[in-house]
Amino acid sequence: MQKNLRKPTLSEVAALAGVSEITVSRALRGSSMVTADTIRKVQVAAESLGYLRNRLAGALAGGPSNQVGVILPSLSNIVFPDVLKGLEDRLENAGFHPVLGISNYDREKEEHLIRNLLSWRPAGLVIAATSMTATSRGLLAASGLPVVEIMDIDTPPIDMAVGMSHRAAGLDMARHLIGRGYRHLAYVGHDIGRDNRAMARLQGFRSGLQEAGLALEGQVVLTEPSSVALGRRGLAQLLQANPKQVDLVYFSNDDMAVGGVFHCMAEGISIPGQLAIAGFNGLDLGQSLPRRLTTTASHRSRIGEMAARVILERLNGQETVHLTDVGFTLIAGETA
Amino acid sequence: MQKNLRKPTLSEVAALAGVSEITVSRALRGSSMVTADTIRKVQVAAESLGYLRNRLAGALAGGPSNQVGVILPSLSNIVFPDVLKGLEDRLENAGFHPVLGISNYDREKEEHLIRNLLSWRPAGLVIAATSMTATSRGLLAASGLPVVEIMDIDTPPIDMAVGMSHRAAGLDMARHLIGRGYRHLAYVGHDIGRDNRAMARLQGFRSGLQEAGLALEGQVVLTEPSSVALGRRGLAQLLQANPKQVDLVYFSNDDMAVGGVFHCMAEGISIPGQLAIAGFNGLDLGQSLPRRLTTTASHRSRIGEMAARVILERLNGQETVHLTDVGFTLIAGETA
DNA sequence: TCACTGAATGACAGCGCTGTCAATCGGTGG
DNA sequence: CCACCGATTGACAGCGCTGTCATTCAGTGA
Repeated sequence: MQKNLRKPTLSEVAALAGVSEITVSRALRGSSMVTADTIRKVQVAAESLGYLRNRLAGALAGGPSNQVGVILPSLSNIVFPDVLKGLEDRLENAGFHPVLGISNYDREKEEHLIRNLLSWRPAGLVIAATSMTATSRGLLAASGLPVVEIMDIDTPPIDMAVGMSHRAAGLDMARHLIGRGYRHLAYVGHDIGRDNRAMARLQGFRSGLQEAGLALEGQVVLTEPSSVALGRRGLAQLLQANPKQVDLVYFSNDDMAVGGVFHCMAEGISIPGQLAIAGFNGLDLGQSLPRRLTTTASHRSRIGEMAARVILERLNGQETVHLTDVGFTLIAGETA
Repeated sequence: MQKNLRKPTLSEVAALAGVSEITVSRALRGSSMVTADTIRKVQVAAESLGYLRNRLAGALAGGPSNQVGVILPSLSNIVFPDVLKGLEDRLENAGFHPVLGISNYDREKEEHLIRNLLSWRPAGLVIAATSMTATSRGLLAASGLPVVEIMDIDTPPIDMAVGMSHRAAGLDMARHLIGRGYRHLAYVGHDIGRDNRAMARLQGFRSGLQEAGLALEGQVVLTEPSSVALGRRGLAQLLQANPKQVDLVYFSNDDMAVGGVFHCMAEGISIPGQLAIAGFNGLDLGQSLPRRLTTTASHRSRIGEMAARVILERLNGQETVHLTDVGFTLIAGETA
């Protein structure tokens, strides 16, 4: 592994091909103003030297950047990887790359990431924001770049937003469950105070109960990040504190809900007879349970895809919509 | 969202602070050769202008890059996000960012990604490789950068490798199960021919059987990517073809195995009495089942962390080990 | 034949920053 | 008082590429 292998530059390729640097540049970028013959000559020269374009220099000289900053709060469950997958897929197709930062639901770290990513002069930024600091918002607004806030459309975006209303999803589920006859509802959640979207769902859920003259009859919100194990523990804790009266538990998401299902299996509690369970996300996992989980499908990879799409459109000079609602789909499963 | 907001440059900050550009550069990078007083002046000026360093120019001028290319085959299950999480965490701490590419287990796309990422002149590259093309290997070798191949240490790396032996993990599990008295073993796998590591585990598993004079009594390898639903379907298919005689099924991973468990639950097959089940990965999910899944814990985020570590060490000029085995841990659960 | 045109190519000047080496300056010991 | 020194600061060139304007040249109609 040598260190001193200086990469060949445009001018070396140009010399070998017997043309000027700029012609090489154009030929290699597929400009229409170069003869097919010249292009061939240049390609041969470039290949024989093992030339590799330096995008750093290109971007500095005013060429376009093909990097897109992406800030996500976590990678601990499959939700954000799903989003990232949709995003990467579309970006990659257009020759762009995501540059990643994980904020860990920390506003300060988020601000730090924004600053860092912007300093690479990316073509755009996608952020699944925590509640941003004023400085963060200022940086994004001042950047002049296409900025997409994803997941959430409950608050007005700085530039563009792609997501769904978590409030509406919670409300929708509450109505559905009440329609099914449940009257004694409780909630088990995770990551108290950090996952705003889970909070928004709970808020919507509560409004739904209120509409029907009901209220939550029990609630356990744990501090850890969501996981199957945590859901299992959360339900155990809930049932210990509120024995008997609860007939349905709404979980903050599917991982948690599956944990709840496992708890019931282990304790011999019949679902939905003795206790009904509902989640959120519509993960493969929940739909493969012996009884399909009742939940709300969020269209995660679609969010990523649409985020890529609006950025690319904007870079293309097209007018873009500022708010894209990808919606959600209630899955009436067999657990509630 | 204006387009024409030209970002302030070093020279503007320098003018305002009444010092030279280079002094601003040094002050902002925390060089030791600048007076505390000057640093303060510069910071005030920079802040008042809303100056944001341009790393593109810096890296081109010979400064260090803080980008690390990362190529993963997929984000469809939690395995690679776990790795990415460990990696991002350590990189971020050192001020580095991953630039992501997803190869989708496609050699050509992988080569394309390598070329693209290298053209941004990153500080290093991390790749969870498919079987690379010769050109890919050549590009990496010629890059002169720290290159870490992750997941796998079964084949000699171009530069450095961090991972575990999947062959050994399969072998280990086979021995464990045979020790527990199982004699009629079968396999259910995913993504035939694309997931080399799953194949290596199966190969190791087979050697283990051979040692004991046994052979697989059944095998279903599906073509789709792994998922809980696929595992459930795979087991159904296996049992239909090989009724009765099988007493244990080794699944290609935990997602698949959990699908198998769900199938048994739905069909009233008792675990491990009628049928035992084993997986691979040690996911939270499997460990939260009513009966803890028997599986092999892979240390995924540790792989990411170690990959970041060896890259950072190398960049630091330290000698680095070329092969890091993070090992694995057999989890003797309650399903086998 | 000649001015004219459009296609292909090239010269030039930076993009914004950092490494390298030179300059400055207040103090220090002889 | 002077050569000398370490600590700061600065001048300069150039990283490798691309946008912007020339320039060249073969073909065209008058």
